[in-house]
Amino acid sequence: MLRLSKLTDYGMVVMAALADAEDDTRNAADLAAATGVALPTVRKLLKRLNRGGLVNSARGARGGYRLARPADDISIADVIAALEGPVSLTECAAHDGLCSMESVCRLRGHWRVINDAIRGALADVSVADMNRPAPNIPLQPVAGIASSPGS
Amino acid sequence: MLRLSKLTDYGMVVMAALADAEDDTRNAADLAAATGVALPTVRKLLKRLNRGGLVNSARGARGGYRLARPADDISIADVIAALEGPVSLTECAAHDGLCSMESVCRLRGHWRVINDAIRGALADVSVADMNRPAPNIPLQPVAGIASSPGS
DNA sequence: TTATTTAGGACTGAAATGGTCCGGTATCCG
DNA sequence: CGGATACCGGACCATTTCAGTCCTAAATAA
Repeated sequence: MLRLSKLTDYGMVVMAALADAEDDTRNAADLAAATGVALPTVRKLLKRLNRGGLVNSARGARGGYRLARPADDISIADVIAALEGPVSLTECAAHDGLCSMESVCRLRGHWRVINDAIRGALADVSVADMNRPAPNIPLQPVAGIASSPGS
Repeated sequence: MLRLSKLTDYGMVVMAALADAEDDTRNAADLAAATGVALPTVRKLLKRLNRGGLVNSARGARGGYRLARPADDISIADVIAALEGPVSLTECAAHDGLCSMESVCRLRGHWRVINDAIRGALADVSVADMNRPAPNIPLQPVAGIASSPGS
């Protein structure tokens, strides 16, 4: 179903919570309470987000996490990449030489294009966007895609 | 990594092979040979594609499969939907009431929009498109997305 | 009738996933 | 200084999902 993992989903929730108080440092327990996600899971997420460079961590008493950049500068694609690796619909779109049919497969080049399109769409939505309250009006830059002429 | 399943990947290959001879009926063994995908797997795929209404089947001697519609009218989104269910990045974008945080989650509406955008992008590419030989020139309707300013 | 070919479903082994926990280390504060 | 706080890295396990295979039944052509 082209679904992203539950962990990534929770990760977005945590990022949104962090974006709420962009300059405060919040610890894992705080965020767990704020989001309803289990504490150990929040910890795991924050570690990965930290490794991915999306949040900064501070150890010790009164330590915690905060966004490494303004929420406007962090895209959904960034979060996905940090939590489950870069977007790539098919194996062959990501790496060379893994598929035995690679040389004869006409599909491969197309997948790359589609890949880029989706990554682009996801890169156009920021964490700040996700945090806005009323999501019933389609986001402008993304909604345009569906209206293109094809198929 | 937002990957689609291997089965779906193979499914696209099989669909492309079927599109090669749009009006011929081809059996599973044929298609397995043409694509390099293992026969039992091809069978499984064809059954699902049949259930999804993308191919027509004929039983008995000289039976086999052929596309239910012109390859131009079958989109990648159709194939994905037939093989792994409709595109929905998150649980909450697909079904109501499964997430306990649903009522308070600001993200949900946004996911729906993003979902639709991606589904739209995938609906814009047909099996016939995938079957064209030279995929180094980006497909027009889709390529526009990636050029927008994101992250 | 017999050979062919799909339909439907059961089954298995392997891998990924979600979720938890622990020992270590850095930092703050009294 | 010493204790409490909080992150860091990694191991660990149960569960689910996934890919792939196989078998029996039903339908059709020759």
